[in-house]
Amino acid sequence: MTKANSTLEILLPLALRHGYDYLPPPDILMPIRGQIVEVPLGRRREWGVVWGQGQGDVDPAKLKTIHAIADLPVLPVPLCQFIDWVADYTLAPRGMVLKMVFGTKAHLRTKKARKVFSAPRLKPDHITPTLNSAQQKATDALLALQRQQKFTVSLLDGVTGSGKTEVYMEAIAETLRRGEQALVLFPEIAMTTALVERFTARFGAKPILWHSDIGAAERYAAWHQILSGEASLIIGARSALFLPMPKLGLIVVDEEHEASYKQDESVTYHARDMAIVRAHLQKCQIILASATPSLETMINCQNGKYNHLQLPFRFGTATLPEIKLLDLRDKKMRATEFLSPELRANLIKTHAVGQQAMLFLNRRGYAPLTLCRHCGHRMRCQSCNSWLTLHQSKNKFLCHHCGYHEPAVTTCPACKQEGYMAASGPGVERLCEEVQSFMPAARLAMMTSDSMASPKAAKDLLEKMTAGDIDILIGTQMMAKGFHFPNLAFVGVVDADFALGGGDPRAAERMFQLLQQVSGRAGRAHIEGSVAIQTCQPQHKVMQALAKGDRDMFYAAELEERKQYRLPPFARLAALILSGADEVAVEKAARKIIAKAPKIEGLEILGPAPAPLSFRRGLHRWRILVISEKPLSSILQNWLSACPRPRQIDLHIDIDPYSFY
DNA sequence: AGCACGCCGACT
DNA sequence: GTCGGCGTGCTC
Repeated sequence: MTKANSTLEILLPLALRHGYDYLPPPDILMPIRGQIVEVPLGRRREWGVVWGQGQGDVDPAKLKTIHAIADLPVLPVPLCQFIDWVADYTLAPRGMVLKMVFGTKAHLRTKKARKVFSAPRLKPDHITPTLNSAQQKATDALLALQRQQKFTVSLLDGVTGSGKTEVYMEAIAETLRRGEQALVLFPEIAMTTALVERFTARFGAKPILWHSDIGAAERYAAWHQILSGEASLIIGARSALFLPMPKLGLIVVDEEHEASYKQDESVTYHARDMAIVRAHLQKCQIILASATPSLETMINCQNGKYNHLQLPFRFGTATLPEIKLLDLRDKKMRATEFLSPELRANLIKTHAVGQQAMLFLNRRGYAPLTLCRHCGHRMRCQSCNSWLTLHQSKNKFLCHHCGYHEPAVTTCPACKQEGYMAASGPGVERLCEEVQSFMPAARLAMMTSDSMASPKAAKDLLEKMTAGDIDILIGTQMMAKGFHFPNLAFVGVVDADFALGGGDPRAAERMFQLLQQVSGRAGRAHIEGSVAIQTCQPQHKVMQALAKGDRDMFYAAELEERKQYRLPPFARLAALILSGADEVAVEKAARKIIAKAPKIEGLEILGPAPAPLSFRRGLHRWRILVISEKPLSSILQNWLSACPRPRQIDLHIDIDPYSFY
């Protein structure tokens, strides 16, 4: 008979809700919680973490003994609590969250050969920055909070170019002085050489970088430096939030409003929200920075939960651009043209005085739809219910939802008629063509995820733009990200209506943030900037707030609407997505779940219905939306555990969904 | 995540 | 006859 408490629960980095029970190693000291150990599993060995006492309900004959204790520091207690918290909140198996902490098995495998790495020491006072009065005031507030050594949330709210980075760098400096670790999260970090250089210049040595493009050797070294506490400053994408930082003293989430902080695959978590939880468990300060804060963050400032620190002015002499709305409804434009006479005139004028312009359209490729004017056939994806986008630069039709592509054709695949295939709607490639038609001498370049795919291509493009070798940059939201082009005077938004009116409760907010960010590209140095926005809905609150430069007006109106319709941040959402190859089976599984829905006051269930993208990557998808006043995790846990479903049907639980495809 | 087990098609 | 495809299920 095994005593219930003589075993240890070992959490393994596998898709398991709980750890497995193991006997402690015979002749070694009893391992403690957070200790990394190697255990036998089946006929292999696996690294895991001591999670606590064993359950004690396992057949003693099955019990195996811990094989070895890793020669590594113990995972910090607040990190173990964080793993539990994230798993409970997202309904992900605990083991999958641990897997994110481990990063890759390679970090643990080569235990004997593990080299000793030493991280360069960062100097908190390498340079003494010059701050303006608003920056100094915000810095003083952050430093005062940082010295309290407790959980506090601050929003660093400042327009593009107001110098937020310099301010939070001072909070980082204070963290370094105390010998603690600072973590800075960015939404996209792949092309941030300029950013790393700023940190290196400020602290006299390179910070640790953490994102998906980091090579195995560098990643391995970084992980061990972080766990040993040697690495003091970590700059990373959302996955860096799960790094084992034993001396974590500060978290910064830059561009906190960015939707790319939400992970939709595997464990679905929002890195900004989880960062706040980690700071809470760690009892440390967290700083959110943005020029266009999320509504969630704004309401927490309004009700006093967060410290609201504002940087109202642009650094130096730069001013904010004037924004003008161009009502597309009174323009008589051809179906093959997308730039109104006013927008064209603006481009020509800007070019004539030797300044740069930018055209923003959130559509990659040449045209979002190609159809046959003879038989009406439309080019569509075989694995998704979506149109194929024509990419002229690649001479291909591409599906933007899966990897599917096929060669571009001029003969209709359905009726075999030649010369009837017609592009419908604009893409950035088509805009290039249009601009070139009336400005043949202008030098154009495209900036999209396609043209920024390789770091070298991205660097070349940015250098050309900064050097003035490009007159007009035409691109997608890729352009909205904090690039600084000193000679950029005019920004044209080709279609500001693209996302409004869908089923996404955050569509207006996202649109406002995106257009504000795009607009912020104009007039960043000594040039006065201007912005023109083409829209069919000039009365929409997003457009009105942009034109008036009145951010508060937008937030107030949007908050009122969210409150009225019980949407976030006034209610909690969860999306249950069922998918499978057999459409009938998917629907059946969805209806089974609905049949077992709990009756709880304040809990609203919408659906089941085919998901907005009801067929994707060869799988049929049905969706159930859950809206609740109370936290959803435990409700869903109880509800769904009573809903068995066939193996062929996948259930994806998305807590706080941001994607409504 | 591995790794075995198991139940059907084509090969030394 | 058996080699091997990958669906299904288990690992304390």
